[in-house]
This record gives sequence, C-alpha cells and structure tokens, in this order.
Amino acid sequence: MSSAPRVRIAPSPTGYFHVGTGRTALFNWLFARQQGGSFILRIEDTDTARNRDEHIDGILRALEWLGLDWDEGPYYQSQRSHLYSSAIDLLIESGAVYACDCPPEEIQRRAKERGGPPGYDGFCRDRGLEPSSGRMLRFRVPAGESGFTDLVRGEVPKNNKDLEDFGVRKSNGDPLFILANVVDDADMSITHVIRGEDHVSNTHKYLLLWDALGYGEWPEFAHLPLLYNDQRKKLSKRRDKVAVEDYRDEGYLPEAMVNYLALLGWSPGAEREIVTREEMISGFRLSDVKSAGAIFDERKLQSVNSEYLRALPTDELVERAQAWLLGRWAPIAGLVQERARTLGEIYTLTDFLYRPDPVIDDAEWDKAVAKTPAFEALLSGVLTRFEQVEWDAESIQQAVVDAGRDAGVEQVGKAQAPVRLAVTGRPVGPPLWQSLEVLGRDRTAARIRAGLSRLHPGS
RNA sequence: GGCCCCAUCGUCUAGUGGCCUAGGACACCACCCUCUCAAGGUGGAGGCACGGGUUCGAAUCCCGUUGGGGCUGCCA
Repeated sequence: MSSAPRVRIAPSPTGYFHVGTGRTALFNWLFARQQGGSFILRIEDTDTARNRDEHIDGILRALEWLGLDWDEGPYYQSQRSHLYSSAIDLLIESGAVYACDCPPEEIQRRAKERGGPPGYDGFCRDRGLEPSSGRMLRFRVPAGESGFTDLVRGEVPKNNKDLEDFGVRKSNGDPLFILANVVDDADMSITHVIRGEDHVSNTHKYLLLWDALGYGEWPEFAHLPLLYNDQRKKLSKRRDKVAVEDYRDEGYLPEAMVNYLALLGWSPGAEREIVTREEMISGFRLSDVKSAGAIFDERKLQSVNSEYLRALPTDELVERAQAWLLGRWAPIAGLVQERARTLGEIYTLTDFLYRPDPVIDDAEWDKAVAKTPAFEALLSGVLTRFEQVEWDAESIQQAVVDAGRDAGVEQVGKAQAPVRLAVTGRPVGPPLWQSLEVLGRDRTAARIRAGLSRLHPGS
C-alpha cells in the first residue's frame, strides 16, 4: 500500500468512553500522525435502541480531552443505512446470505439437544425462505480457510468450519455491526484496521464478507492486546473504573493519561517512561506492540501524573486546578505541587484553607496530642506567641520552636505535630509555617484555642 | 464444551542466540535529607511458568504441559 494510510476509531455510544477505546484511539492516531495518514472518527450506532445524543457528545469530548484530533468525521452509521441496504441487496442477489426465522430460544434448544457447541446450526440454510421483513439474514459461510496476517501477532489461522453462519441483518431490517463495519471500511478506504484483540475472531467473518462484496484488496490488520483489571479480566464497566471521564474528573492530566496509555503494550525503548507526544509519534511502530495483554495499574498512572504535575509551571497548575478549587491556595502552590498526585488531591492537601473549621479525628487527636502532657503547655505557649509575633513563616516557626523549648519539647518535628493537627485537622500536609501564614493569624489562633479546650472540655 | 491467542520481578516493560551472575519504571523495605508528609539521593528484596529438544551456547528457536485470556448475540 503506497498511498497515505487511513485509519479509524469506531466507538459505539455506550454512555461513557472506555480507557481501552482511548488506548486504541491513541495507537491509531499515533500511526496516522507518523505516517502522514488520516485518522477518521466513525460512530458505530447501528443499534438504534441504544443511541443517545449525550453519549455521542461524551465520545467527542473525551477524544478532544486526550488531544486526539481527527481528520474526518464524525461519520454516523445511523445516517448511512442506504449503503448497508445496497450491500445487503448485493449479498441477497448473489446468494451469499439467506433468510432465517429461527427464534433464539429455538437455536439454543437445538444446540443443547445436539450436545455440541452452542451457536447456530445452519437450520435455514437451504429452506429458501424469502428475505422478507421479520426474518434476519445470515451469511452462508463457505468451506475453506480464512486466515490472515496480523501486524502485531502474525498469522491468525481459521478453518471456516469453526465459523457459524453469522447474522448480517436483524429481523427489523437494521444492519448488524459486522456488515456496517465492512461496508464502511471499504467505503472510507480504510487501509489499516487497528482495534482491540477482542475483534480477532470477527476479522475472519469480516474478510468473508469483504470478498463476498467484491471489495478487492484487504486492508491490513493490527489487533492490540487487551487491557485487564488486577484480576486479569477484560476491563469492564461493571467491576472496574473504565471511563476516561472519571479519570479526568479526578484530576488526571490528559497528557499524563496519554503517556501512561502509550506505555501499555508499547515501549519507547529501554529506560524511558516519560515520553513527549512528538517522541511517541516518531518512535511508534505497530510491529513493536506487544501481543500480551496488560493490566491497567492506577498507581503507575498516579506516578506518571505526579511527574507531569510537578513539571508544570506553578501558575499554570493553579490555573488548571480552577475546576477543582479556587485559588486561595496559590501562595503555597509550589509546596503543594510536589505532594499532589492529581488535581483533585490538591483539595485534600489544602482543605484547611477552605473549611470553616478543621475536621479532627478523635482517635488521631488522642494518639498524637492528648497522650503527651507537655503538649498542653506547648499549645498555650504557641497561642501566646502567635498573638504577638510578626505574621510570617519565619516568625511562626520561631514561635513554635520557642514554645516547644519552654514546654520541654526540643525537637521541632515533635513540636509542630500538635499545632498541625489542631489547625489543619491532619497529621500530614504541606510545610506548616507557610500554611499558617496563608491561613492567617486569627483563624490559626482560634483553632489553637479550640484545640486547647478540646484538651479540657470544661474550661 | 469448541475455536483462537498469550506467557521476563506483585505491575508496566527492555531484551529478537553469546554484551544477561537478565536492565529500567511503579509499588514495597531501609538509610540519608528534613518542621510532618512528599520530592530528591543511596542501598535492598523481587522475575525469564514447567518439561523436553535444537545449538559450542538459549529469556531469546521448536514441541509438549501448565496457567491466563479472548471469542463463541437479531451488542459493538
């Protein structure tokens, strides 16, 4: 194939955008960009019962968020039914398909009776039923072999006897996925079909149809290994967090998500983990894609995301976090930046600035503060000093150090602990002195007073 | 059940017959740094599923076993 490659991503409107679809889209996009080809978006909405406009909108926004721009489309299969109809007419004419009126229960019953494998048994093959409405259409699978060569996995053999007569049109007249898929790939001159491994067995049927329709030279195929959960099962909506929009909403950066997704099944080479888009485009090879599946590990995603977060100019970070929280935390943004793994986590680290009062866990308080008698004197010493010192990080630090010394708590690390818990409600967080400076003298003092009375509920 | 695919540390991977007493990253452990937590630094534990071949030589090639996965819809 000497002309510019044409590839496509063909999601169906299921209500969310699966990370696996995102990975497939990315690999298609990388291939197209590197080869100077076209990346085409086609919505596979032949199942009219499931279609919803907002689902389609979700697909477009997810693709945009990931930065995977398409060159053509979106095309909608629901608007191309005339193409499928004429293809079906052709198949009827040539006798490549036949009508079938077996109810699904009947097919199942016969399979059970037969004791053999489940699936259709060709019952209507030679009944000569008219292809009238109310009857589905099945492809008459010929004897022979339907093997093909896959760009990532090599030869994929198949004996046609292991293929049942699959449906190409529903009894309500709608085309089935496999038919629409083939017709559109031919019509759109798709040169490389890059999709998930769960489609390999569809490919044999695809090719049979392709030939029956006289489309000529086959496209190339590349089947990508699947993404699994930690149980090594295909990532599924039911058990797993699979929606790209969920990761977006938690504050993962699209560039980090793309980087992580690229690492699943492909590698930029030894000792590299963080890769720019340009490097991905220039280094990507379909032949380098692994054929074994990969587990989607959110901890690694977090780590990649942290790297991208820390690499951001701090003012840009503040800007991009606007959707999660207001900019009140900006003065300590640089300190928060290296501690947050997602934009959403920034709030956890800075919520003491946003809440009217800290939420203090009783058990935590008892363990970290109440058990140490000296901390009472420490806190009141801190309070006294806080009311007098200049309100800047350095003075705040000095006040805590001095109060600690007077209370017999020499180590600063120890002395800051009760102050931190009383004021922020958490045992850990960004550096305390700067945090208190931003919080302000009055709110800080009030919280320490509250801590003191927590020590002595009566007084 | 049938058909097909896959197999390097817990996870993602490098490795395409000698450079491998198998390298990196995440996660984990220890230490250093340090106002906590991170970040950073140093060190550590941890893997070629198993069994046969082929070869002077196998993580790399072949066969088998085991394990895992996918498909098997009038969903896509």
